[in-house]
Amino acid sequence: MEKGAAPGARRQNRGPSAAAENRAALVAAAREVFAADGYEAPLSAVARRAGVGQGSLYRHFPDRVSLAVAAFAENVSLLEDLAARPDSTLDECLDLLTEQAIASAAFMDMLSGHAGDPRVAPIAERVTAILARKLPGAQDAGRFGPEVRPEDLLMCIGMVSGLIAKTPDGIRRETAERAWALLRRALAP
Amino acid sequence: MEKGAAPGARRQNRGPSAAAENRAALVAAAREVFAADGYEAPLSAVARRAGVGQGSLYRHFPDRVSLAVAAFAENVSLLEDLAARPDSTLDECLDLLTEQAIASAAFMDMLSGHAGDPRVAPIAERVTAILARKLPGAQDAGRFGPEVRPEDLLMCIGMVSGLIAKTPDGIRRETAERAWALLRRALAP
Amino acid sequence: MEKGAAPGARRQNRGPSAAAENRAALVAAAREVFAADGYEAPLSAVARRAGVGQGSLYRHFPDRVSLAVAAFAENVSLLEDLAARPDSTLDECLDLLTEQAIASAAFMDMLSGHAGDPRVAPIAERVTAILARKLPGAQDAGRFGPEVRPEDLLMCIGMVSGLIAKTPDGIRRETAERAWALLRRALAP
Amino acid sequence: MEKGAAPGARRQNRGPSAAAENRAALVAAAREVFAADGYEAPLSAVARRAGVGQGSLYRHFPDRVSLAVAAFAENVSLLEDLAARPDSTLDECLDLLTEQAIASAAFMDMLSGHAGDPRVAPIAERVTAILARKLPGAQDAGRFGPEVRPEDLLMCIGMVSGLIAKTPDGIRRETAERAWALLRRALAP
DNA sequence: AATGAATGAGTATTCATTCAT
DNA sequence: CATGAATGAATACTCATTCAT
Repeated sequence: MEKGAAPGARRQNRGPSAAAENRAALVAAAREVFAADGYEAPLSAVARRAGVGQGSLYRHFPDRVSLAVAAFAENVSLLEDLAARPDSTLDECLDLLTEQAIASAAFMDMLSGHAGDPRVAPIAERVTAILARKLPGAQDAGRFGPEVRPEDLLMCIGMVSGLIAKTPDGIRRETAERAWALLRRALAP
Repeated sequence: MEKGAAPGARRQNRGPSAAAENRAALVAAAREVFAADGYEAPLSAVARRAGVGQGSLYRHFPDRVSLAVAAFAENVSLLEDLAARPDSTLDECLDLLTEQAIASAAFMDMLSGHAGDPRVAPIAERVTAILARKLPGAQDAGRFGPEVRPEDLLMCIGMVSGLIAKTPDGIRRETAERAWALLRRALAP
Repeated sequence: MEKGAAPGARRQNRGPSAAAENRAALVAAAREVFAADGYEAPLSAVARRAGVGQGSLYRHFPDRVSLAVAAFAENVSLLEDLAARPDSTLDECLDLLTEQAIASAAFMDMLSGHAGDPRVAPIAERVTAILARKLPGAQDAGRFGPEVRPEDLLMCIGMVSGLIAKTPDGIRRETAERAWALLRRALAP
Repeated sequence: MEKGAAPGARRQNRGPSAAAENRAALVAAAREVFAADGYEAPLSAVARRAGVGQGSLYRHFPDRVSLAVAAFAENVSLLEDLAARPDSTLDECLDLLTEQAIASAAFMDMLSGHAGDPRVAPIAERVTAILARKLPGAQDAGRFGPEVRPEDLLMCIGMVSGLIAKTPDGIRRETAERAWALLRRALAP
C-alpha cells in the first residue's frame, strides 16, 4: 500500500473557524461525561462525544484540570447569577450547589482534588465569596448561627458532595436531604 | 514448559511455611499501600511492597475486596476492643474511627463502596453495632440528643471520612476536628 | 508472626500408602476435567478436583501427556474388551469410539496432538490394531469396501472427532451421525 | 502524566498517514501468526510482528474476531474470484479451500468457532453460496451425486480442515489428499 | 488549527512448574 | 512420598499523551 493510499474518511477539517465550536462541544461533552462516569472518566471519551479529535482536546485543554475548570464554569456562573438576585437566599444557594453536586459529583471532586491549583483556587474562592456575601443576611434572618463562617458552609457542601458521590444514583437526593437536615441543626442559631 | 518459561533469578521459594508470613506481609503492605495511594491502588504494588509474587497475592486474596477486608480487620477489632471496655465512651469510639479514617480513607471507601458484599456487610454491621451499643449511654450522659440514631453517626463518619480523603495529608487531623466540631453541634442535645 | 506460627489446615499427609489412591483420583479427575473443559484445561483444576496436591500430580504425571495417557487408558481398554468379544462388529467399535469422542474430544486431541510421542503412539497403535482386526470380517459381511484400510478408519474417526470438538454440546451426537452417514458411503463396498 | 509515563525510546510515530500501512501490516502479520501458531495465538505477537504498537492493533481491530475476519477476507475474495470464472469447477473451489486450510487452519477455526457472530456469519454464507452455486454443474458433470447438498460439502471441508489442523506441517497436503480421496467416494454419484 | 492514528507503559489476572516442609 | 504455597512470565486490554499531516 503506497504512501497516499486510502486516506480514510476523517472528519472534515473545518479549519480555525471551528475552534470556538470545538471548544464549546468539548465543554459540553465534558459535562456529560464527567456527570456520567465521574471525574476520572477517560478523556478520550470526552473527545469522542464532542465529535472532536484527541489533538484538539489537548490543544484547548492541556490537562484534565483545565477541561474540568471549563466544564464547571457554568456551575459557578449560575450560582453567581442566583446570588446576584437581591431576593435570593443563602439556602437557595446551598440548594443549587447541592443540586449541582447531585448532577455531577465531579464538580466538587475537582474543587477538592486540586485545591492548590491556580486555576481551581479562584473558583473555590468565588464560591466562598458568594456564601460569604449571603451569610450575614441569613444569620440576621435567624437561619444560621452567628458563629457560622463561610468556610463552614464550604466544608458542609464538601461533605455532602462526598457523601453523594458514594451514594447510588437513585437515592442521592434523599441522602443529601438527610445530610442537610443534620447539618442544619449544626448551623442553626 | 507450556507457559511461564522463566530463566531469570526468581525470588527464593521459601516454601509453604512462609505462607503465614506472606499473608501477614501482604496485609501489612495492603495497609500501607491503601493508606498511601487509596483504595484503588494497584494490587501489583501491594505484592511488590510485600516482597511476594503476584500469584501469592491472588492465592491469598482472590480480589481487592478480600484483601481490603483483611487489611482493615484490625481496625474493627481495635474498635471492638475499645467498645468492650466498660468505661469507654461513644466519643472515644468516634475518635478512633476518625483516626482510622485519617490513617487510611480506604477503610471507609471499602465500607461504602461494597455495601452489599457479603464480606463487607458484616464489617459495617459490626461498626454499626458498636455505635448503637454506645449511643444510649452517651445520650444519658447528655453528650448526644435523644433523637440521634446510629445511622446518623454512621453518616457523620462517612462524611468526615470523605472529607478527609480529599484533604491533603498534613491537615487531615485539623480538618477532621473542624468537621466534628460542627457535627457535634448537630448531634448535641 | 514466628516461624512455626499458624501451620494452616493442610490435608492430612496420608503417606506413601496413599500413592495408589491419589493416582486413581487424579486419573478420574483428569477424565472429568478434560471432558468438561477440553484437553487444554488447567492442570491445577485436575489436582483440585482430585483433592490432591499439585506436587503429587506432578510426581505421578510429570506432564500433560502422561496424565492424558493415563486418563484415557480406560477408553482403549473398553475398546479392546469390546473387540475381544467374538460377536462384536467393527461398526460397534466405531460407535464406541464415536461415543468416547462425544464424551470427551480430549481423547482424540491427545492422539492427534502428540502422534510422535512414545507414550501416545502405542495407544494409537492399539486402536489401529483393533480396527485392523475387525475390518476383514466387516468387509466379508459387505459393510465395508475391500479397498478400505485401517488407517482410513482412523482418519475417519479423527475427522468426526474434530468435527464434534467444534460442535456445540447439544448437537454433537446428531452431527456425528450426519458425518458418519456420509463417511459410510465412502467406506461402503 | 497520569498514566503511561514513558521515558524510553518509543518507536517513531509515523503519523496518521501510516494508518493504512499499519492496518495492512497487521493483517499480514495476523495471517502469518495465525498460520504459524493457530487461531489462539497471542495478539501481542501480531502487533510485534507487524512492528506496530499494541494500541494500534486494538484501534484497528478491537478483538480477535475482527482481526481474523480481516486476515482471512482475502481467502474468500480469491475463492469468489475463482468461482466467478465460468470455466471454474466445484472441484477447483474445494481445492482452493483446502489449500487455504493447509496454509492456515485458523481460517476454518474462525468460521466454525464464531458461527453466530454477525461478522463471521456473512463469510460463512459467502462460502456456502459459492459451493451452492457450483454444485449443480458438478452434479450434471457426474462428479457429485444428486443427493449431495451444499451443507455436505461444508461439513467435508470442516472435517478436512480439522484433520489438517492436527497434522504436522510437513504432511498436511498428503493428508488432505488422502481425506479427500475418501470423501469423494462418499460424494460421487 | 484540526484531525485521529500511533505509541507503549501499566494493570489485572492466569497458570505451569518448583520446592521447603 | 504428599502437600500446597510460592513464583513470575505471559496475555489481554486501557488510556494518557504525542505527532505527522
